[in-house]
Amino acid sequence: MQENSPSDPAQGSEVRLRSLDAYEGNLARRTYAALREAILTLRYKPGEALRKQDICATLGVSRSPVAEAITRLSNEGLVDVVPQSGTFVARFSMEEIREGAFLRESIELACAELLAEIITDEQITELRRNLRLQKVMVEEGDFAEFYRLDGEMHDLIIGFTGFKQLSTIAKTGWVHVDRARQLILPMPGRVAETLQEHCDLVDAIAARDPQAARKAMRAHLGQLMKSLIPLEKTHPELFDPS
Amino acid sequence: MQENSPSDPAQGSEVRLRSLDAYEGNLARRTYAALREAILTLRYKPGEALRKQDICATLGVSRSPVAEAITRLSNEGLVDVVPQSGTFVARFSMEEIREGAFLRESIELACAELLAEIITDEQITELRRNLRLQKVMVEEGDFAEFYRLDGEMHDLIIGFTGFKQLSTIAKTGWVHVDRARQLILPMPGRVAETLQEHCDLVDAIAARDPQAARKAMRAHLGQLMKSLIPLEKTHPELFDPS
DNA sequence: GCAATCATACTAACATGCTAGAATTATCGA
DNA sequence: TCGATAATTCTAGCATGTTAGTATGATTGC
Repeated sequence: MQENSPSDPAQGSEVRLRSLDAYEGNLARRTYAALREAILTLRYKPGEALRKQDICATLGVSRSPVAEAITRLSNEGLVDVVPQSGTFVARFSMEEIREGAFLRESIELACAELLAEIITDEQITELRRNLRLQKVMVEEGDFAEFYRLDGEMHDLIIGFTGFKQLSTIAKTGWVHVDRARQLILPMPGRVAETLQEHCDLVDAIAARDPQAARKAMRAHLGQLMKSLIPLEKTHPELFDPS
Repeated sequence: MQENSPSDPAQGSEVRLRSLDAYEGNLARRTYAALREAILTLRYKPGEALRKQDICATLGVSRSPVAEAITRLSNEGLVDVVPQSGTFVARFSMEEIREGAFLRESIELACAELLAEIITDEQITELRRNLRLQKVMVEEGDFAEFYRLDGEMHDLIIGFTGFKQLSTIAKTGWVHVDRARQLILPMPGRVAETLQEHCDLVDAIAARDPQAARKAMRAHLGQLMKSLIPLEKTHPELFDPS
């Protein structure tokens, strides 16, 4: 398995982890962030072994922060730690993806419902501003920025409730969905549909109609889940044997 | 602040942490469990400093597992770590309690709604069995066991959806509520009401009526939240200055 | 007596040494 | 040639040394 030249044995891992300066916090937190990003963007493949030594060398830190980072990733279910053996990037599990989607749906349904009752005009303006930007990105074909705005909109909706930790928890439950979403190629038609769903959702919230907001949010998240189901057949090697 | 006799300086902490044999997993995980239990049961008071050395000595482990445990507690928001200074048991925050309650309500509403559609007869039987035991405990005045059964019932409801991690996440969000609940003295009248709410909830699920299940769950959790609000005034010293 | 400064005693964070156990490879026996 | 066994080389987990920064208490100057 000697894939790299002897003079540059770490070549494979160097390109996968961003420098720690890109993140903030103590070393352990930054290491965690760097590893998490690499796993979520599939630069580390599901099932792959995580070599601590390489990570230490690449990031230029000792084993302590790396160990702590891996413990946190393990708690999130992004890596599987086998005692006295090794650490592996978790494979996809449709069960976990469904579960993450259910959690996120639970939270966002509740938020949308609540928000339809308490949202301020300024907050509606901010949502509509985000929507206009989304529209521009769809027209320009900038899918990456569209997805960023997509995430931002969901964050706004959760954040407008006034709860500060909720977004973090929602994201934690969402990690498996986020990772799986990397496998879906952005299809222009689907993106336009997604934009329409976002518009419907914001309209329902702006109309201060809790039930309509719930319905729109459920429809929106349901569509995403629908697009994830086929992955288990198209990429079986990335999934848990189940 | 020399509260203990010089010959037994660790007396105060020894009684607060259970032996690690009571838990399972590696040392770090067991240390985490022991500390978490002590904090949730208020054996460690909000605002109190957590002395790693004492913990190490009491549990008979080195600083590594203790440090990892504290990191996890910090992620949950049960302790506040001040870099290069100290670690303190987090004070209560009504904001966090509200947030935890909202999260739990979001999840359990969704579970109750889903369960009303997919629950099996065997699962209904198990819920009713739990209810009968609750009734006995109310009659016998065994409040501790009643609360245990209460928690078990909520776990059952979440678990019956088939999602395996959801209960853990719900509990994590619930920690602040759980800790605050320790301050509420069990009032016979309130316990009977709680039991009735549980009955209504199970009835609605057994009747396979999603909307009624949602309503019953919301009413139940709303009652608990109502009983927590006054704590900020009755125990101001345990709360965040806000 | 009181405020400002300095020394001391803490802490978290990080680096690194060590050990037991698992997996893999190499060696040996038939 | 093939299977079993032994040695090597991995790993996670734990213990501990080190460092930089904070808080506290003593000391000094006024």
